[in-house]
Amino acid sequence: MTTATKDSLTAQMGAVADPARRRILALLKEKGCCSLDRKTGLCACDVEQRMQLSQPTISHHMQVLTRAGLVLAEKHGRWRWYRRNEEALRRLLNALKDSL
Amino acid sequence: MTTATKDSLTAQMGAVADPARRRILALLKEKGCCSLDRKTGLCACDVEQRMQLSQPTISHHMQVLTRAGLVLAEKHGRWRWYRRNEEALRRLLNALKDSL
DNA sequence: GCAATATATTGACATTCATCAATGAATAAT
DNA sequence: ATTATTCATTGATGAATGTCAATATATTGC
Repeated sequence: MTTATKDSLTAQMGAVADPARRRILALLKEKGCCSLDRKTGLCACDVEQRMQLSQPTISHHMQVLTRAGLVLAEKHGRWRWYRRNEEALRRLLNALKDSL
Repeated sequence: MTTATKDSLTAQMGAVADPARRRILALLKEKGCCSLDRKTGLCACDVEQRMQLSQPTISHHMQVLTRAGLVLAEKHGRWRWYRRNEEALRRLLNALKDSL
């Protein structure tokens, strides 16, 4: 079994194809909702609070989004601060405009 | 188990998330390649000829694309003529621009 | 009717995926 | 140090998915 790595576009499309992850991307647009002293973005616990999903499931979704490069993560104390990678999201839209 | 029907956007995103189906959508852009007397589009056998996939697999992918509304199908004799639904593809891009 | 062609359907299989409970690891507060 | 909190990891499970071989269906041409 050769671990044929998924190409970037496919990984991003796969990430965005799931409704839960689209919902998370939408949540990350809101401002002033983060548990940390940040204008934008959210912590994992903030996301969990707004979704009907368990903590490990949220953690998994955040990892998929981060691995795909659509979300940026920074560790701050015991929290993890997630925010949208607007640049990457824009590039994804442009890639789709071409590839699609 | 309530057959929770996938919403339209999710179905379309799922359809486009697969690289084989993106390739098919690209193939359908070419002109004058159809086995039938059509300027645009392709028959299933034309698609099969250009992909390294079995006939049932192609049939399945065409069904996914058609069910999602991204591809239109017409039966002509024993052939099935597939063409891109440019309108739906445009709507999908716009929906993504908002939802994403 | 019969043979050939184009496509769909069925059944099987391996893989991926979304999800959760349980547990672990790191950090902060006391 | 102990405890509480935030998040990750592990392991399990069921569902969905991509794929194919075999078979069926429909259509055309002879």
